Amino acid sequence: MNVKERLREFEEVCRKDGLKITHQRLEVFKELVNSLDHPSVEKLYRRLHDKLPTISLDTVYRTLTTLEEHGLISRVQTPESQARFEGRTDEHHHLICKTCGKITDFSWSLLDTSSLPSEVAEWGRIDRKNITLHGLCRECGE
Amino acid sequence: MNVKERLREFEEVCRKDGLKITHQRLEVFKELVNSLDHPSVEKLYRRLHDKLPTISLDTVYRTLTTLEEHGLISRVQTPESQARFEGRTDEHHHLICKTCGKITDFSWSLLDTSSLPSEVAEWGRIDRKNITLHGLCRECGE
DNA sequence: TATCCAACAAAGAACAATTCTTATTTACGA
DNA sequence: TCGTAAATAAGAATTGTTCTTTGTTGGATA
Repeated sequence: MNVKERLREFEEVCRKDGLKITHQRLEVFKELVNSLDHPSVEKLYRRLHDKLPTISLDTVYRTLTTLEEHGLISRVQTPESQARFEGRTDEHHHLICKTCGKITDFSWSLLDTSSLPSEVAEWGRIDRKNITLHGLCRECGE
Repeated sequence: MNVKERLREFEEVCRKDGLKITHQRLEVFKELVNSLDHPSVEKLYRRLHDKLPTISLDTVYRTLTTLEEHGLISRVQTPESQARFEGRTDEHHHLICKTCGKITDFSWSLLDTSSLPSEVAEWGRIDRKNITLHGLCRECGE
């Protein structure tokens, strides 16, 4: 899905779920969709300052939470204390470098297509099947 | 590995890494190894109070961090703001219920044994291959 | 078993990330 | 265009965690 399609999706979800399409919401969404580095809230806030000098950090937090709740963006699980987000919502996985902290997307079709262990099926219903692998990236050595 | 073996491992690592085997350290380790519910620091602190009425919360935090750094315990990745720990360090995965927050261990041999996508091999070296699946457990309803 | 130093308790301050409060503004359906 | 509920900005408050300091304890080594 390209950016234009994502924006149409954004408007559609907002209309359907009764969310007002405010300037701030739209810009936060666009900025995140165009960010490929899984930014933290603080980082996104700094980037947005150019276009929206009066936007508050709280609004960025609130907006990201709202967009996540409505399935328009995703929260990435990291060992850091800061939350990190991404514009993608399709099935994919993450590599996190323990040294530089950089997050890289990857696909693993074998995993996406194979069924979960019966143990899991008995446990309940799974919503998300995101995998995070931790290690050391090439740039950070060995 | 049973509890007795874990205690031997604890002593060995402490000796090797120059960590003193203090009463507090030993009790924190034992309490966590015997806890199967991936407790938070606060929860572990409360449990330890019975045996060690004077232990401080700060010591529990410090000790858990130390034990994790030396590979004796693990930190569990959750969407909550509180850190949660577990005594196990062998390869296994987690199910987290979005309603009750309960964390359940599970195994997935397919994942443990199948080789990673080439994309990942090019990225760098993988240390941990832990999966966290989010969903709704049976007790919390359909 | 004497000695030394890492580890500890206590109590508070500091800290970082996030959320709440309040007053004001804005989107959007009537 | 108007009224209203939703969303916002600004800053205060909260939460979880770490740090600082001071005085104490108790493991480990010799």
